[in-house]
Amino acid sequence: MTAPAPPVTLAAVRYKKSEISAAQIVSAATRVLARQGYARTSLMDIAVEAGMSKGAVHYHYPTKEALMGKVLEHACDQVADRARAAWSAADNPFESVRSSILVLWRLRAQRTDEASVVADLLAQSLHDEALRPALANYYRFAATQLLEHLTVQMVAMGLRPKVRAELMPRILTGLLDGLVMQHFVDPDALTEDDVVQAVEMLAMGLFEPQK
Amino acid sequence: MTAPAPPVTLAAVRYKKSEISAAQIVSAATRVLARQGYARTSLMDIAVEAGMSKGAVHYHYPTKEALMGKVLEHACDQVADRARAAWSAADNPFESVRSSILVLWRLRAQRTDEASVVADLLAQSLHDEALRPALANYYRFAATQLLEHLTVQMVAMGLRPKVRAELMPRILTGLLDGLVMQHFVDPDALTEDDVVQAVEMLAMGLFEPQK
Amino acid sequence: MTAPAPPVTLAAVRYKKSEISAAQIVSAATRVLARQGYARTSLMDIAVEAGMSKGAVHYHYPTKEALMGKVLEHACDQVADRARAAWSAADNPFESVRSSILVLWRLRAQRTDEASVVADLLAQSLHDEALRPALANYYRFAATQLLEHLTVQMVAMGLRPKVRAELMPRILTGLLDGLVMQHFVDPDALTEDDVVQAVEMLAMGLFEPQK
Amino acid sequence: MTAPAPPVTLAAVRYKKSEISAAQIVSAATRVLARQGYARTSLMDIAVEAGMSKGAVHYHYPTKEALMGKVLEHACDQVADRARAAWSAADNPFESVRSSILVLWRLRAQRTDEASVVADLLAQSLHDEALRPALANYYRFAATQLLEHLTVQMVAMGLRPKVRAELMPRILTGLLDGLVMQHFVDPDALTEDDVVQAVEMLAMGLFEPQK
DNA sequence: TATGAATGAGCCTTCATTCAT
DNA sequence: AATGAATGAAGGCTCATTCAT
Repeated sequence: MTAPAPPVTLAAVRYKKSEISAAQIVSAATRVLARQGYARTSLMDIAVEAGMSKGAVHYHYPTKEALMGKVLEHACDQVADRARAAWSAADNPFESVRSSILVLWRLRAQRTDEASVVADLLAQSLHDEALRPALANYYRFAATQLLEHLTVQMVAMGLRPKVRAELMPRILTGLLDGLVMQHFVDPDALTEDDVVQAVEMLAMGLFEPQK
Repeated sequence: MTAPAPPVTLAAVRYKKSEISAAQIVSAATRVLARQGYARTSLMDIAVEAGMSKGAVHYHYPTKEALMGKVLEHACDQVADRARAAWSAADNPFESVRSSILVLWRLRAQRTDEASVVADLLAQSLHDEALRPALANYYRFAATQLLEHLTVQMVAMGLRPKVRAELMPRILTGLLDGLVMQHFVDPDALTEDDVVQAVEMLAMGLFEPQK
Repeated sequence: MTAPAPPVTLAAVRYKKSEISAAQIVSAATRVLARQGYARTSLMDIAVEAGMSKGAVHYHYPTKEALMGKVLEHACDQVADRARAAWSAADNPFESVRSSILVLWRLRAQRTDEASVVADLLAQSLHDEALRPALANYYRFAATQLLEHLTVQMVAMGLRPKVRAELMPRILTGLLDGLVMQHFVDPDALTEDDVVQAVEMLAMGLFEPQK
Repeated sequence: MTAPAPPVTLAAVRYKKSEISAAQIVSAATRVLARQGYARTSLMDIAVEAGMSKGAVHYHYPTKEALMGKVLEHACDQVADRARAAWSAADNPFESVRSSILVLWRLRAQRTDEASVVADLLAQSLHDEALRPALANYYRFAATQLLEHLTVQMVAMGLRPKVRAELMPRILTGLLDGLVMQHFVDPDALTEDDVVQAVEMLAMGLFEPQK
């Protein structure tokens, strides 16, 4: 006769189940938030999308704010991850920069759920301090990442930055973020080519030939 | 012989009174909205700030949406007006461009009530189509204005644009808008000088010496 | 130079104007009430239908209740008037009774504005005592009228009533009123012929051959 | 061997609780509606009468309309049930018919809460289509029931109907409904005996001696 | 771990009424 | 005689949150 399965397993399973549910809620919340926006999203909407009861949502996240925090964090991570993939290696540095810019733009312009959520909660953060750290972190990370990759490419092109290093990616990110809002409100104002051209010019302006 | 007293009829007085009240409501709404954000602003808050009853607010603006529309319109106008003042004449075109950029930046970074409202409703517009036309109009106007003034200065500096004319102001505006969000979330990331430098570089990149 | 028009005239005009406006309001209220029902009718609706301001309605009728009272009174009068016309003379008493019943039925089934109002306010009167006198009066009048005309015809047919006189018209009216509600809720349940047949049978049952 | 205890699961208990609450709300609504009428009844009144919060009422019935629908349905059922009891067996068919008519009349004249509600919502149904099906159903049922019982008695009395079968109960119901309104508005106009006499005469008129 | 029931504060809106003009 | 402005009390409804189970 074999011994009964160790209780450790049960506990582990339960633990896992909880984690899975929590993740499902965050993912459901992301979808709903992207669809309806913060102001129009209720916990009920999220519970329904997650296929759970309202009570379950509160079990995992005690307040709406807490959930939103997690959602934002997760969305930032996702966007950052996807941005990281933009900088895949390429032989030609010119081509590499251009295609990377294009990817970064599309990441914003195509409005994935996560990008929408970041934009939406960014606005909320104007009046909800609790959301700001996650966003600051996001920008910081995006800057770092951009810095690492872009500098490498530019140096490979025989250029060196004219501004202090940390500033450069902030500027590029800012330009992309600013343009995407205009693009959304008035899609005819900017084509994809316009954006790439603009960012390239800015990038060029930020570097100068290496002595 | 003197002209007769202006015909201030009763109707005119009443009409004026209504207009004043309506304007007071918009101005109160702007203040509250800037302070609390769209999602946390109720018509009650606005009524209290305006020193009126909730009923009075609804008398002048039948729905919250209608009021928000007017508030946005008004805020856009205000911001545009203030931006117009940024381009005061100056002898030295270099100095003029630099100081204008500074004004445009401060207009955003100082977060006047109107600028806050525009930023907030811009995010709302992601999920509320009714708000978009006013914003599109705002951007269009801002672009036109920037175009007129900046081009004059740059040409005076012996430069000419490298991109199609309508695109240039969109890019500059986008950069400023994008940077201000980062500045807000993480004020230490960017100094005023950083921004001016960035915008100048972008501006320079967008022009080339005249043949 | 002729003397100015006597002020009596002006007063008369003004007086008349007031009366006309008051009547317009009642007539507008009747239309709106018939269309929307008591519970869904606001004074604003009535004012708009009457082409006046809300204030004007209150000028003529201090409260909503007061106006409803007048509306009910007027509607009752109108219905009674139309019912009176039902009893136009006819040579053949059999034919006369039948055609009169038909008219009385159609008066109800066709749902003129006035008939709708009476039905609607009748229900309101269950919880609003102020409305009852007008309705009691209406029924009393209808009974009297029916009594006068019907009895004449029946006697001409060599019949005399088996129940006390005042009761008979109450019964006939009751039957018609009751049937019309069923007809409204479920139009297929009763044809016009059904109704006429029913009322005739009832009428016959209420009379017996004169000795 | 005894059967096992019934599986009163937690879910079952909760489900039952919900059902009870829902029923309490309908019953409270019936009382309030009978007392105040549709137009003057708010969900707050109902919640207070039910000893619950407004939120609880909305939890069980999402809108006022939905609740009213259920209330009407329930009231119709109750009235129909009570009417069914009117036709208890009796040896003497004459006596049976008379006493049944009396019961049917009193059901209306005594204004039980349910009867009031049916009358009130009947009027509302003039302007609210959603209420009509329940009422049509009610009339249809009342007609069927009357038909079954009355015909039996009349045939036992050696009589047979002169009109098509489905029509007869409609006519009797209509008469009773119509008379009760007059009775309510002007109680002195009709005595109980008057009504019984009237209905009997009508009933007699609708039948003829069997060949 | 998860649910269903219930709460209560708050929201947008409607509306009869008042009042200065 | 009539109007437009303003009020304030409800009204129906939403929603984050609590809690027993």
